[in-house]
Amino acid sequence: MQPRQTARATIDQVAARAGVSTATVSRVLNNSATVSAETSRRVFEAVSELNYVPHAAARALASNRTNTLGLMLPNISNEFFSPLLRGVEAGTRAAGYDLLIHSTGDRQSQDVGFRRVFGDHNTDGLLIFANSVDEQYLKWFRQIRLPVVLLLELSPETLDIPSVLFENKDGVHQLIDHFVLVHGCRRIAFLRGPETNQDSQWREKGYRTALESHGLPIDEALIGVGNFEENASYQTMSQWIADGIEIDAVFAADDESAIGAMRAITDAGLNVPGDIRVIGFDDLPISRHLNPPLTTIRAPIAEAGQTGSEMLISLIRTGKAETTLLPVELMIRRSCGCE
Amino acid sequence: MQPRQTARATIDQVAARAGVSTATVSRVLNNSATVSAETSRRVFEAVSELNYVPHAAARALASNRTNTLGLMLPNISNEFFSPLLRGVEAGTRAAGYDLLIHSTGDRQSQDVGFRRVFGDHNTDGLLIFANSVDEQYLKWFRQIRLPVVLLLELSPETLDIPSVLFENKDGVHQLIDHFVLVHGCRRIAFLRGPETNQDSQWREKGYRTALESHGLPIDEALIGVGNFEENASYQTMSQWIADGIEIDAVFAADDESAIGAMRAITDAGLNVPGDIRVIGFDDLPISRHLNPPLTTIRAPIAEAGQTGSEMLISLIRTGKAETTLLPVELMIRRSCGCE
DNA sequence: TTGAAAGCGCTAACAG
DNA sequence: CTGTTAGCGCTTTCAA
Repeated sequence: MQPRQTARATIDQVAARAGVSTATVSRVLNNSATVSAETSRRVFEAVSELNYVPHAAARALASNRTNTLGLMLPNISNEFFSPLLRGVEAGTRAAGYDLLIHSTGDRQSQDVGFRRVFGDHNTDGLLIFANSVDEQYLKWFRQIRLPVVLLLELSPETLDIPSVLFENKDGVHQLIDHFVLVHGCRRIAFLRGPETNQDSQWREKGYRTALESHGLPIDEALIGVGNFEENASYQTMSQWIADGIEIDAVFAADDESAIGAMRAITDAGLNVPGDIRVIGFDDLPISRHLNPPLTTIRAPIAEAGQTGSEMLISLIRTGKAETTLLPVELMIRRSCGCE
Repeated sequence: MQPRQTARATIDQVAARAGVSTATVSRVLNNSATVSAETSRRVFEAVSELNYVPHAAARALASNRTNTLGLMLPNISNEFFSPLLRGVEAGTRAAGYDLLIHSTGDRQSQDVGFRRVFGDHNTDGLLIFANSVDEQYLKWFRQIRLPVVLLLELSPETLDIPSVLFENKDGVHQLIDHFVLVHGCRRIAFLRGPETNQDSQWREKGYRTALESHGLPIDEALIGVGNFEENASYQTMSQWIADGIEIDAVFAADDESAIGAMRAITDAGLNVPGDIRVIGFDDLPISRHLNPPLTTIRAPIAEAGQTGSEMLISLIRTGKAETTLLPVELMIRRSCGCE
């Protein structure tokens, strides 16, 4: 594993060619102090002639700044991820930072190697997606004063880390209002997500308070496992139908479980939305192509990424950043009975 | 923009605590020379007590190795992207490298800042996705001896850069064979992709040679613009129908244009596959949810990412890597008339 | 098997 | 406005 040969110009060569000191070259390139126009011109000339590009590592070592943001994700697979990254990239690049990506896989595999990657070394700060990092690491990051912003996850109380969140509860209220006020539903079932998932928790709370606000009773028999999975919700929905439980509408905690529910209804020989209305949450790219197209809540994922990176940069630069709630949008399509 | 305080242990502190020299600590941590078991133990102890994590930039500066791979993408938005990144990440991490991501946006915006990001500084090598980098930069990378692997793009002849490609032509042959041999089609239309896109070019070549191999004539009236877009192909397909052109089946150069074609057929009051059969290419996540589910070719995207990163690492370590062709798989569903 | 010491290429005081 | 110089934290000869 021999080191690559470096056929590359250094700051000294640029300085020599321009007839100035390395400090001046540095000043010109970083715009960190006023330099005479003529000197500056000569430096740029030398830079371009030599094809000079500063060495990032040397810079980082000397300045204690990497100009790089880290993004930690639980696993890089779901459809959620592409828009998120687009947003993060946009915010990151607009501010002149680079982006280092690290997927943590399952939590079990977080080890020392994991620290190496992001431990205050390769990055000036970390953007951490929900469920990708254990609290113990968050504490460690705090200890070494590594700026951190949480994405779609609330901070552990004791740490008070700024985060970007969706207005889940508000979104659910919009959905339930729509079911109740527009379609006159009364028996609205809920397919909940994983118990540990915060989004799911908020959505369940929203479901309960929304029903209450309409004076509807909460029937625990109408709350079942969806687990953010097509299959799990298929099972639950099929069981409900088999049990002959009366249901006007189903609110699935995410679009994947909505898909499962729709499939179960159809497979049972019933019709969506004729017999049972269905709504989801997330607005996956697939959702508008379903049959019928799924009414759901669109969460501005790309925006979350961008806002998160902007917050992180602010945190790095000023030490301040405020937790942000992003509004969600009701996408009315046909699975709820509209149109 | 003041530098962060670093409440962090350095190699000197570890050395002091373990009662050895910094060189020895380095040797233990890098496993770069034999060290007595006892000494080694003491070093690890000190490392763990001090919570020591090596400083990546210092390491890079001293060793001229960053342990980081760069990935360049044209834009981070399509559905293609998530599995690709998953694969790249897997290959990268398995070898102990980090991953730096950079989307180049449209080619116009490639400038000096762009060089800064990847110019042989932050990364030991580059994985470059099709259409994200101009040839001039490829030349420059060659000049500074930065290892590069191309993803889904053939190298400019003069540079001879190793690349990962799909067996596009073979895939097309499978599709056309299926149309001709299984469904007895004779008038098969083709919706081509963007002219500059290499995948599209290969697919068109495949279309032509496949027809020929079955002794079918190539009717240029049956070749139209799909542009890898839903709308463009909708237009073309609608026009064909309006013109009363006789068509048994449509081969769309990608799934998006297949979607457009299916919509056009349906909107014209015709049936897929009853009146016109449709097949696509790519197997997007959406495709199996379409109505009817789309018969298409699945390209192993994640595998391409993983293979690419493995090749790049081999290139970095040994200086060698061979261009790889990845096989594709025919996904038979209902839009071709099967089942 | 270990230590001493010379850089890696750059930034940031400090001086002038 | 510009130059000198001392590191940043680590790896890697060279000696021992």
